[in-house]
Amino acid sequence: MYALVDGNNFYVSCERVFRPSLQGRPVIVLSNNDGCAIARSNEAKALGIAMGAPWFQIRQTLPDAGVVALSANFTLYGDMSNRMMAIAAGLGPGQEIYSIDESFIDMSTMRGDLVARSHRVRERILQWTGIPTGIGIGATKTLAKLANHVAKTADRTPGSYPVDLARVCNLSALPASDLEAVFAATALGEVWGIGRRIGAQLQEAGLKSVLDVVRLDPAMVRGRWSVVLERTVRELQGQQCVGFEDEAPAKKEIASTRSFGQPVTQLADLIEAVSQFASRAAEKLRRQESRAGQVLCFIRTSPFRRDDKQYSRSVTIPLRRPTADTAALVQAAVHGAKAIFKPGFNYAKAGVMLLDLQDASVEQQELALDEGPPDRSALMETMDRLNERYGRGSIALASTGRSNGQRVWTMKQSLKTPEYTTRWADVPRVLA
DNA sequence: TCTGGGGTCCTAGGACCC
DNA sequence: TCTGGGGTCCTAGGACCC
Repeated sequence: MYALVDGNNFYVSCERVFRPSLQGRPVIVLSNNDGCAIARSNEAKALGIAMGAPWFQIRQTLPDAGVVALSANFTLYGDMSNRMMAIAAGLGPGQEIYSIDESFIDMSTMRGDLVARSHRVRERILQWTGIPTGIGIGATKTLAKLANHVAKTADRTPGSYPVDLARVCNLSALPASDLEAVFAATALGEVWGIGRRIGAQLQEAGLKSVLDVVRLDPAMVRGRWSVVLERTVRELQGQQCVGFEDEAPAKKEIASTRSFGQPVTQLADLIEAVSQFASRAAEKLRRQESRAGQVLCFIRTSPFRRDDKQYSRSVTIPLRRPTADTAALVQAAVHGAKAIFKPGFNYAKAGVMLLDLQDASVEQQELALDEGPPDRSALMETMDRLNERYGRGSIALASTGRSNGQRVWTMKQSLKTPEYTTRWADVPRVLA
């Protein structure tokens, strides 16, 4: 038995905690570069603003709707997430943090009224953080996800589901006939694991609701579609196929990529950006105590600028030895950027990915035929500590270009709110 | 006329998630 | 003018082995 605790319109809810005047208004949070909508309040959804809709188009089509757009403030969301997760953990003995606003709680050993307990935890999250949540309970993670969808939809849209399923919904407590009614009232695209492509294929085969999917024969699904979809069907039927992970497993690849605030044409600027991305990725790499065996660097133009000549290339650089040294990783990434750069293009995006990750505690011994690389692990640790203490970027490699004046490649964030909970200068003041 | 059987590893691409 | 970032898993096909 699992519960899924999920923040409603999470980024928007975080912003509303500190700006109550945004309650009841259509609010959206924009991706980096203020590009497209990545979170929408219920009011914004009601206006028909789609997930991923470009902000400049929303502005054109809805000039008078009073839509409030905000630049993404991930520092704030991350901090609010930590607070929410800490309280949600009180719901049961095990917690798997699945994303910034979702965690699964293992309730398999719990007795008593799970719904009443969930309502209490939900109220506590709301009171202590200001974030409204929905809680779904089911026999498998896929069913808990579905229950969560029911809980949120019933809360937001009266008449969509029975009112007593709003906010907290336990599917495994429903009589069979009620469960079938819920399945029949839910579009199959709402199921965790059924995306656009597979959803369209299922509809083409004549299926419409979750109930149609639940009734499929898993063996047939495996033959006609895939083992992945088979697992989803089995999970919907109550058979656990997706494991519960208390502890987050180490990442197998780590990326840092960005779109630029304006087109970049010069190699020198690209080198700055790639140095910055490699440095950031290296920080993440050291935090999980891994080393990278390969570095991938890519650059590309914007496919949306139809009139521009297009170019997109990546290169993977194998490293002589796996490393977590920022200088070595930046060097490899810059080497790659130089190799694939071609003049005469408007570059819109670049990125660095660290691949072939391995645990730092495991080291392949070799014959000492050369001196080996200098050990700068103490320097890296000091760098990380300084940046943690005094803020990201306090100390950095010179090739990231900070002393060089203007970075032309940095992103646009013209609508950003303060870091209310993580910067002393930004802490809100309460006037008596 | 007629060309085996069984296996591993790697990569690219597709699909999904938030 | 203006379109995000960061992941995972699975499969097919090629290269290679004996």
